[in-house]
Amino acid sequence: MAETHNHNHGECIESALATAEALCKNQGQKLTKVRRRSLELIWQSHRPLGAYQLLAKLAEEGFNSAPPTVYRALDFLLSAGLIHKVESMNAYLGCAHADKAHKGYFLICDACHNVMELEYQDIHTSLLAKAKQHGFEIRANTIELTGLCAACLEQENSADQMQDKAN
Amino acid sequence: MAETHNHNHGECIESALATAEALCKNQGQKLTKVRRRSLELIWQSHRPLGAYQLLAKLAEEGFNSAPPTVYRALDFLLSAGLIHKVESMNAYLGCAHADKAHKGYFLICDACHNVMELEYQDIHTSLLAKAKQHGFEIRANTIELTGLCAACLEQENSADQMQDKAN
DNA sequence: CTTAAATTGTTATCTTATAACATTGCAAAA
DNA sequence: TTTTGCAATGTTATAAGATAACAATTTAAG
Repeated sequence: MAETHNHNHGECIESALATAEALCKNQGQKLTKVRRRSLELIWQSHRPLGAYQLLAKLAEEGFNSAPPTVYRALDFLLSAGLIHKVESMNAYLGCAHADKAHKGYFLICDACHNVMELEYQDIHTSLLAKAKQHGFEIRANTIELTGLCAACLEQENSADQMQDKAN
Repeated sequence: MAETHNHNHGECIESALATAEALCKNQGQKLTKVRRRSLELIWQSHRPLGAYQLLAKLAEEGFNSAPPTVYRALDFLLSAGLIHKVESMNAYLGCAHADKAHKGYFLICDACHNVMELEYQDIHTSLLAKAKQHGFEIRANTIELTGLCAACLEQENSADQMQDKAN
């Protein structure tokens, strides 16, 4: 699973946490235990994690397990830009570019539910321009594209071939 | 409110309903009372309407008022392409181009909560291409841009001027 | 008319999220 | 060092969004 992304996931989590520490320190924000552990757990899942899934994991570890605990942590991480919310899934995902300003979008696989975050500065620019034509000033965005990732497409194709042979 | 959109809203609802009738007839789908009335109520609000807001309105009119009623109507209207779901608001909006195939995106005003649906075939094409570079095949999309609409921007600016004078 | 399928009714429950207020911890001013 | 104030957390309750499962009814086709 982790290797779907062609990287060492352990390193990726470590670096995300290091970035988070640095970022918070810089801004005088406190990355408390729950917040830090929440971020880590979200990264460990490496696919969007629901608030209540996260809550369950925290509870296992002896953290307080009432909803506000997790939503506060999520709110903090969201506003610090350390995670994103995937609106179409009501789930939360570690942000891969928390350190630099970025405009991103998500490719969400319907089959394996993995999510890829891509940058899209050029597309953002066109969207801004289009919006401006209508007098609209964009301040935030949600771009979520669903479909099939490379791995799942391949599986589907080979499944189709099996099907063809059977007929 | 309705006039924000620079059109006669009564006409706009009528034409949406006429389109819906025609579309359903064409496809052998039944636009039953609840479905028709739901569509009409969604259009009348002219901004995204939550499922339970819709349910309340239906209940007032003597329709059955259990959640499945409204979610069934919404499911029908969604799959017929007569409405869209705005994921970032958990709310539903009449589709202005139900008759033709289209890829659209939403401009959502943070202040007045009005939503504009725009077309974006060219942007969709770039997104498809970008996704393909990663072996990803897009099948559906959610593009929701939030910010301030022309009217609310103007208000904000005049408010700022008031502020400046006060200082 | 009858029957099969689609639609609606009904009850219960699940998931996601927030309100409101009490308590604790921690860091800066006195 | 104490105090004081604010940020963070604890706690209880509930709001808001959505679906499961099964029963009853309507509708259109045979």
